[in-house]
Amino acid sequence: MDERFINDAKVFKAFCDENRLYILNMLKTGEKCACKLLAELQIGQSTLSHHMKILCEAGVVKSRKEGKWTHYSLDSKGVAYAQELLAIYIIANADS
Amino acid sequence: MDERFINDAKVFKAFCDENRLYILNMLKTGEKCACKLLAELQIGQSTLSHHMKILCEAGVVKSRKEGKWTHYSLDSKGVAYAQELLAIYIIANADS
DNA sequence: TACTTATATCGAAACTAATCGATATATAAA
DNA sequence: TTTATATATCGATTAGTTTCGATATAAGTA
Repeated sequence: MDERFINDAKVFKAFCDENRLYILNMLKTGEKCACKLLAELQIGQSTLSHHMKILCEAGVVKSRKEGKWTHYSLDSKGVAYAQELLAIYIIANADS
Repeated sequence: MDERFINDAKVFKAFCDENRLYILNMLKTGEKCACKLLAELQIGQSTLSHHMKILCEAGVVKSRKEGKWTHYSLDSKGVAYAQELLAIYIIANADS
C-alpha cells in the first residue's frame, strides 16, 4: 500500500466524526474559543481537546493562543487542500 | 446532536480508509470488476466486499451485475454530493 | 506566593471498524 | 444435475477511535 493513501485517509478522518462536523460548522461563522465550543457540545473538556487536535493535525483548523484561551478557526490553506484531495479521488479526468 | 451531522459523517467515512482510497483511485480510470480490484489489493475477498458495500452505501460508487461478475464504478451524482457536502463544512460564506 | 481558570495529556473503558476464514448464494459451464 | 467460480454474508478477532475522569501545565489574579 502506497503511503500516499494512508496519509490522505488521515486528512479525511477529520470529517468522519459528528462532533467534529459540528465544530467545523461552528467555525464557519468565525474564530471560536475552546470554551465556547465546549459550551455548545455535549462532550467533556478532554474529549474536545482530542477532537481539536485531530482537526489541527489534519490541517483544516488552526489555533491561536491568547493568554489562557485558545482560539480556533478554519485554516483556509488546509481547507483548500482537503477539497483538492477529494477532487483528486473522485473526479475523473483525462490524465488518470 | 443534530442528526444531520451523524448522516454527513457517514458520507465522509467512505474516504477514511486507505484501501477505499486505493479502490477509488482505481475506479477513476473507469469501471472495474471486483476480481480485478481484489487482485491489486492486499486484502481478502470478504474484506473487499465489505469496503465496496461502504462505498456504495455512501453513494460514491455504484455496482452493476453482469453474470457472475460485479462491476464497480464511480457514481457521478454521489461524487458531486460528497464534494458539495465538504464545501458546506469548510467554505465560509455570507449566509453562515 | 497561593489560588483559580483554560487547555492538554494520560490511562482506562466503551464503542466502532477492519479483517479473516467459513459458509451461503447465485450464475455459468460441463 | 453436478461442478466451478464470483461475490455476499456471518461470526469472531483484532485494531483503532471516542469518551471519560484524573492529573499536569500554563497563564492570570489576589
